[in-house]
Amino acid sequence: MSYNKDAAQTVRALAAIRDLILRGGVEPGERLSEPGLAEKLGISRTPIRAALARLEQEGLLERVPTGGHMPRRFTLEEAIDAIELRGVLEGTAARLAAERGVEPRRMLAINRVLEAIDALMAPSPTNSPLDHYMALNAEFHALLSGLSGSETIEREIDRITRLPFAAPSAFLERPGASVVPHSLVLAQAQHRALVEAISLREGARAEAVAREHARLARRNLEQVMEGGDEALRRFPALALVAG
Amino acid sequence: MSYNKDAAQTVRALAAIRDLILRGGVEPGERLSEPGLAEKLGISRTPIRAALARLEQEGLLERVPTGGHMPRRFTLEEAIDAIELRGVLEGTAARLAAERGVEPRRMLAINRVLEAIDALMAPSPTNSPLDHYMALNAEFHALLSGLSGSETIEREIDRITRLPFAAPSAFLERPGASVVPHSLVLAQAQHRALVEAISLREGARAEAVAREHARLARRNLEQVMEGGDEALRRFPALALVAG
DNA sequence: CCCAAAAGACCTGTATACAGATATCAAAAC
DNA sequence: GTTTTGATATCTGTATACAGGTCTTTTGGG
Repeated sequence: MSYNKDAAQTVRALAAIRDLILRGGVEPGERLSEPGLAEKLGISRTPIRAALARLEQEGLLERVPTGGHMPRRFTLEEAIDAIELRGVLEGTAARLAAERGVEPRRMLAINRVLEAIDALMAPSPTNSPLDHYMALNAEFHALLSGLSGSETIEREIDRITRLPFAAPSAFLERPGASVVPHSLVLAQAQHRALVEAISLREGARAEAVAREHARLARRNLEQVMEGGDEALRRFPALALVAG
Repeated sequence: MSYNKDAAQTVRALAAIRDLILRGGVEPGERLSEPGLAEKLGISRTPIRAALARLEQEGLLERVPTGGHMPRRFTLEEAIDAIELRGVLEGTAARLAAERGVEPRRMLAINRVLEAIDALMAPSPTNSPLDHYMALNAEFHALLSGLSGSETIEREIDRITRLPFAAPSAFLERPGASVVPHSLVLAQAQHRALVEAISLREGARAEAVAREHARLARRNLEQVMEGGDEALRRFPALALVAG
């Protein structure tokens, strides 16, 4: 296991430490000790170090002035800005897609996702479809970010989306029984408007709708922030946002 | 020299390798050998490796599938998208600044830069003020990115700006004699409009002007790309953009 | 003269050793 | 009881060793 094999140890360390941070396995402000992680994960310090450096670039860690890394704590304002930024970036992807045109294949793919979400939201006796919705929603946003054909844009969206509270499906309210929450209905309407605007080459509309769509996520965050400890239990990513 | 001292070796390696890439010291596509760099810089492989990983995150390097790193080559389209993205991000910073308001101290600082640029552009017998202009222009853009008060936005602008061809002062035409090029006059007018819009809390205008301002950089790039080898000599950063 | 195969040089990814600096804790001084 | 100080344990940043792939070149065969 050397030379490449996709740097197996580093990848493993990266995933493990990221999970540790997101699942609240470490207190923000507490320095992550490299030997400690190395022993806990059964990996040597070198890949651990590489993973820490990368997580710092991702924004999940920050350097301790005196050396080493610690989990980054976000203010509510920063979290909101990250969501706003996602809206701006997705809006840009949508606008460019409208202006430059989209390969039919991609439009087909994203339309299929829209259909699938519609199907999911039709009244049905099946049990909570939220997990499925979240997956489809994530796929919709992934496809959207690719519609512009610009890898640069796609990369930036991917970056900001990696902040857990800025992800498209971050704080979806769990629906009571089999009732579809209003916000999901609204979200899907925005999805459709977005795709329609791109099809019609209406760049400004596409951009505006994408931004407004991100406002849903912001409202969800603000609402969830009210929830105190119970919300924190349902959404561990909240631990990153200082209350 | 250990524990911290700002990771002296890593910082040194980072700067040295970045310079090597930007000054065209390495051919794109040619793999950078860690032992080679280590010997050339007199630094061990560990800090070299850290620097390479970071430059990969910055987008200046890409991984070779079989292992290692090589300088990334950008297409013209990617370069254009990066500039467009800078416009979008600066536009967002400007809009948020207008919407949320700006501390007077910051407005004062950016206004001082505007005055300095005006002074520079007044007819004068002194020799080429371009270097000075570039410094002031960079400062203007740095201050602008901070006006929103959002560190998240600021970070992203900083990131995209680190791509040499997307930087605000990337491809300014060298003025003949002491004649101020038209594009600089136009740019400064846009600077003023931008700051005025923010002062008047006109968010949409501020955003639009910032985007249009980035178009100047795009035009400069496209123009310079015509220039062939001679342009490549004047702007080494062009080597990163495939012709 | 060209091509294939094998050997050797070289490289990456990982583990570990080491030195200097920092954090911690206990004992002593006030 | 509080604060200072010293000793110890621990950590980070750096260098280096090592194992297993990869690239290059040379050699042998056609």
